[in-house]
Amino acid sequence: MNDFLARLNPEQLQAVTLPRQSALILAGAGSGKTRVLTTRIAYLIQTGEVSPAGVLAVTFTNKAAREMLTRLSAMLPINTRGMWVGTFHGLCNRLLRTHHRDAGLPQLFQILDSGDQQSLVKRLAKAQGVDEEKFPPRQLQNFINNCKEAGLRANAVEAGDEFTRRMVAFYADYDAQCSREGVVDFAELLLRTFELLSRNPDLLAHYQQRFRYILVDEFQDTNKLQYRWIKMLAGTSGCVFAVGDDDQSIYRFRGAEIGNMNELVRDFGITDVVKLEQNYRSQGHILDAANAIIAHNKGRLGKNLWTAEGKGEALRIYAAANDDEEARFIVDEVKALNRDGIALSGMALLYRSNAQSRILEHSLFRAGISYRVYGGLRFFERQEVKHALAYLRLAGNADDDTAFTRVANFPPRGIGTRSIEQLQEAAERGMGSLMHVARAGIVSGRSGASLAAFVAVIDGLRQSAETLRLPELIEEMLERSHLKEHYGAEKDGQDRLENLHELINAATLFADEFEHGLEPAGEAQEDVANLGTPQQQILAAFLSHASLEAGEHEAGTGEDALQLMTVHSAKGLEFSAVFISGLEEGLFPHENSMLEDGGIEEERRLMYVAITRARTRLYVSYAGSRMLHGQPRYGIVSRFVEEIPPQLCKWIVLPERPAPWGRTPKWGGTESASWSTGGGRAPAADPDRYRTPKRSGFERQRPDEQPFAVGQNVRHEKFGEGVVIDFEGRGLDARVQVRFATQGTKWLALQYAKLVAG
DNA sequence: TGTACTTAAGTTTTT
DNA sequence: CTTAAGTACA
Repeated sequence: MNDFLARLNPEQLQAVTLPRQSALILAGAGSGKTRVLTTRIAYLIQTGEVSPAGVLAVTFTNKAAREMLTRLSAMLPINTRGMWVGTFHGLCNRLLRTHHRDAGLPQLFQILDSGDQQSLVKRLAKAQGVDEEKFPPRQLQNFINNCKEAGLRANAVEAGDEFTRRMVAFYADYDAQCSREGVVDFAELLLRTFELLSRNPDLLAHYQQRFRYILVDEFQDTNKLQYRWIKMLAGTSGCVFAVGDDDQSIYRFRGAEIGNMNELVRDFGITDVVKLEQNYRSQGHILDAANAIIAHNKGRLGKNLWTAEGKGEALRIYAAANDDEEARFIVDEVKALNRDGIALSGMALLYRSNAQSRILEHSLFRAGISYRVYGGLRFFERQEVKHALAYLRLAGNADDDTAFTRVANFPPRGIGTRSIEQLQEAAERGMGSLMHVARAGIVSGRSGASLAAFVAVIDGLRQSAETLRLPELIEEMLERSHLKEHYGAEKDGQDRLENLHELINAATLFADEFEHGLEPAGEAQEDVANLGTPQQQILAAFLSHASLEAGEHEAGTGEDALQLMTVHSAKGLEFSAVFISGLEEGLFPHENSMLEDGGIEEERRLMYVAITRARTRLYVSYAGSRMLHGQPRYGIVSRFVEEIPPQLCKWIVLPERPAPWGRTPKWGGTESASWSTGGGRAPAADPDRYRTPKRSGFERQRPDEQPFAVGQNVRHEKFGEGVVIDFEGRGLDARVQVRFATQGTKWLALQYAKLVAG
């Protein structure tokens, strides 16, 4: 029977077959974490220890949840649809839909994504006359989310100073506004569920009895609230099986607490932690590099990956003169690897921040290499799609002010800022929604008529929403709202129209699956079973789907394409060849992380994650200068490159190219070329092209290395010709003093001033 | 009121 | 370099 146990190694087997007790599995990268998790569930079900309905499995991403379900149905002849396997947010949504009354939410409450949340914060801040200089919306948003993720309502936050007090007051107003509108943000889904269960002992007892086994994926990424949530559901009799890797904790910025691992061990009396250290993914040199780098972190739970496979190839390190060179190098190498038989889809190009993808994309596009960017603008986040969704949201819940302000005057229909302001003032006085006061007809004249027309459109849609099938409802909405007409007339509106058609397609698919009870929509069926008409149910489910899963399943997966993504979104994936680009101080590790304590360690874990994505080939590159916001920035090699033991690496040396500022760079090209980019050879297959130069050639940039020397003639866009007479600082802080012919003497920050050698 | 233009500003990672 | 916000004008 248990043939799926046969393939496990001793540690994996131990974890899977643990007796009924809470456990922490410390699973290194590539050690078969998902396999252990799913096999554990299959094992428990097959041995009759628990029924499928008694399992609660939580992940962080929709992809991980889907993966788990797929593997489970391959292992067991059961219908996985009724199982509670999903993301924290998805499962909370499910609970809140089922118990919306107890949770104090309207039937068709809607979910704000972070964009929606930010516009609500902005709108509210403006209405209250909050000083945007002192309280940037972004900061207010973060404050609110941080509080919620710590499980704190506004009345529970300790405000020591006036500044915090103001933020807390805003937090309270924000929450009040959300409940008036009947919307919840991401963090609210969790907090609200937590409160729902802690306030209803009967309900809690019901779920505690139901979920005999709780399994948590990526446990190191749980925040305080999620941990309390797990602990509460487990109760005194529950059994938690947590799988995680402290070395891969990279989400502290959104509240993840590595400390939860120790908490778990303490709270649940876990005596021994099972460690999975055998790696089935990467070859030896790659693993050695990962181990060496992560060893610089302190306070680790301790783990060393090993592989039964050979050492494999050395890491390739490339020091480019600038970002263009770096991109060109990657393009050449990708081509060569592809000629050698590695599929493009088996290669990944990783970067620290999304901004870096543009130049890489540019080079790839020019070279005719097909590529796919993950995590860019997702389908449901495109503006035309958001506009369309806003109409649908209003059709489901007219009190959704965020949706109202988004489309009241889009397409333009003569409702100006003044009218909206009037509505907002009235809404604030009467504590009603914008739609509510709009109906009252307080705006007079031409604008009033426009507003009435808008209200009529929404009312019409609301009626249609009761009976029409989702795709037809969207068709009608596109007509009545004039969105179709508007984008049809816009000069580059064709793409947008196509996306709107795509939305109809998505809706058709979703509605079909929902009606036939198929995955993934079928899973949501239970969530909304006690609401409104069948068509309203589908609408609500579709809108949740759009917020919670903003288009992960994007098309194009069938095509063979190079995979571009941030290191964060690469977590959990693996590739034959991996390129990690932009290994410069300030970029990776990111400068913002250097201020926070523990920031560098988190960046190092990020690097660890990046390295362990690779199976056989790993490239690490950095650039001496990089265009950022249209200005060159001069970088020095990342400490992480220097933490890789030199014997694991080969440095790639390319011919010299002229530097953009007209002087010989100290970057790359200090030795003669061992190959030429123009050469017709397949470089990746040619061992001669790699040299291992003396380390000294790649030391960090020295403080006296400035792009401009004293005495040099320069030109500034506004100030004209001048001569450099002094400089101070380096890197991002570098400033030069320039005496201009006509404008006197000025200090200029190199980071900002457009200074050209002249 | 809406549009077309200018200017300023900002840029980590995401369910 | 892109995007957002602000201003002038029709």
